[in-house]
Amino acid sequence: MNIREIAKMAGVSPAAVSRYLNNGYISREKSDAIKKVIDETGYMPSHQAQTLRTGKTKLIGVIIPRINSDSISSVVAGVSEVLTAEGYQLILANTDNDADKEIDYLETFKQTNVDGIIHLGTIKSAKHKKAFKAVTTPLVVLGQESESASCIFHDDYGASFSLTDYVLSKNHKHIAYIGVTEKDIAVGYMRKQGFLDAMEKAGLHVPKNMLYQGNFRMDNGYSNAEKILKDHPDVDAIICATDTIALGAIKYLNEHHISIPDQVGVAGFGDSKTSSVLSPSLTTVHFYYKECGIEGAKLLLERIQNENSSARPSQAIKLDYRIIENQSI
Amino acid sequence: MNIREIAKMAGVSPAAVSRYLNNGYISREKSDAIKKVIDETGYMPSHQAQTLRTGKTKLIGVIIPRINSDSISSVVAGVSEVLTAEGYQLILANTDNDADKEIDYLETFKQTNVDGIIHLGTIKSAKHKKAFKAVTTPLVVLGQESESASCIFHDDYGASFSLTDYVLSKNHKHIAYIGVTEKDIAVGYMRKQGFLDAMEKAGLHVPKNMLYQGNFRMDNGYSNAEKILKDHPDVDAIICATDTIALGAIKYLNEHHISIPDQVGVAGFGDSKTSSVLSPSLTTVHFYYKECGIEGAKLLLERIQNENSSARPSQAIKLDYRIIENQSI
DNA sequence: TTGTATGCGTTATCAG
DNA sequence: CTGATAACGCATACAA
Repeated sequence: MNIREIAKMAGVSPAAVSRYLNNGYISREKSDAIKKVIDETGYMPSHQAQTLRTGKTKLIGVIIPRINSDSISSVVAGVSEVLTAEGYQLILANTDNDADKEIDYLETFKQTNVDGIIHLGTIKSAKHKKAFKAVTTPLVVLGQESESASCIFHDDYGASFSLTDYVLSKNHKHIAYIGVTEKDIAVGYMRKQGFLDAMEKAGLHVPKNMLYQGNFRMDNGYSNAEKILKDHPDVDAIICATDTIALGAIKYLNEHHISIPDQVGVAGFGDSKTSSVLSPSLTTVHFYYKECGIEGAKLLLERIQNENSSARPSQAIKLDYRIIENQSI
Repeated sequence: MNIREIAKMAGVSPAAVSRYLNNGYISREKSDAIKKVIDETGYMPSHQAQTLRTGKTKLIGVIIPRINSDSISSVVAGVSEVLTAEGYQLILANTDNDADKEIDYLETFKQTNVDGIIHLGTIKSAKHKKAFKAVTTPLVVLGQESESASCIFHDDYGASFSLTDYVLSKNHKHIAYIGVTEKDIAVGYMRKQGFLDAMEKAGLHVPKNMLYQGNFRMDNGYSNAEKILKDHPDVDAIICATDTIALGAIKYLNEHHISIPDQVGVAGFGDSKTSSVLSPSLTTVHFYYKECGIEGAKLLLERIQNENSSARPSQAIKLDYRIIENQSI
């Protein structure tokens, strides 16, 4: 069933049908005839042919480091909400934390000719910067500051600084930190730096051996909590770069009957669903993940629509945060 | 940069380049010349034109009720793993638990001409059955038994029966149940029925007012736990249709200093990441979500490749489960 | 307002 | 093995 058959059935030209479907530059009479035929046949124009002709795919590529994460799925939910309402479809590219795959997907998207790309940023290597700079498709980076593209990110540094301040105010002084690779600027570097600077400001020196590091999973928190308690029996709080890591630390503490927060306090980042369920509930930081997705999608739409405008100053938007004062500190 | 330019530069015909890219039915000499030009120019054939010509989009539509869920994202991770390895891309369609949107997306996918559809099933209305029966695209249903399509699902009934048996064996006798709508056959009906039958077998009658119901979120568990304790002060265990619901119940119990499992035991389904972190850890059921995604994707691939074979007996595969005996019971 | 004709970039057919 | 050519289904410039 194609546009020509419809045209024949309605007694008009294919161009008329096309116009009916698009601009609507057509007389009432023919319009009615076409409508009737389309209703009867259930005809739908071939997306593929439209795409070849117009160069627009109505497809948006979304690159994410993993799918199974509270924060990431919230961002994607926000993105999805805005873009599907505008008739776009999302192609999900899951890199499984393999940074090289990001570049592969970028290539794939170039070929698929997506109309825009949303990139949930993680690490930034030189290779990445180069690859992303070479992209001509409208691109918005989420969760990381980027100088080469429009981006929306969280105030990771400020959040970490405030959270540390809060922990200190609750009379924890020997604080260990479990982070992730600093190649992840937002989660790895900024959160660690906020912690260090807040400690510094309080006149507390943090020795290097109070800083631990690992992956994004629970076992990072679990195994490093074990190390921390072995290395530093006097530790009275652990700040973890994510709630998931904090969950691992809590698991270790629970299993070894170390009471939270009396013996050791724990704090995380992300305000995951779970944090409020735990007993004691987890002190954490709320970031506006869904809003990040929503705003990112709007920004992308704007860039797609003004693609012709040669002047394209990329925007950078920093989102706020909120400390969730629960019982684990 | 298109195939004709490449052909001209390599001194061959467009057809030769096309063959080079596909069957490779070409002489060594020309092949080398073409390879050289392609390497130099970085030419990539237009996916859109290929798609128009061949009718294959290399796109798979994935319909899910929500993205922000442990179990669903695990299934999608499995699907993604298999299909991206085969050069397919996933279009994610998030219905936000709006069953009508499933039908809309089905329509959209028809238009986008996806090569296959994965449907994480939820409820089955007559309208749904009709819509899904009318689909000619290869389709695999995951998480629900389906008579009209190939499907992979979990043994929800058996799991619930076993779990209830286990709870009973731990000397809980006054057990309340918090479920979800029975329109969701797998999670709503089967799990409830397994519970009821196991109770029956133990000679315990379950009065209707021990059966509660709500949505898929934590607040269902929270508010119904409250009701349960008001209505039935003698209750000594609550079985919840999902871990998320169980988390809500636990939250209520913790907040009201009702000890788990001494006063009230709690059990869930899904073996979510969180379940092992809680203290006491949550007794639950492990389902093979990722495996479900992997097997589902393989099944879909098979159906896509044998699309011509007129005989297409749809398969139904029931997956196993495993009771996770933790401390909350 | 309408219809004709052309081309988007590729692949399949068919004759060499 | 190779190349010319005709589709795939649509949207648009242009002529009417």
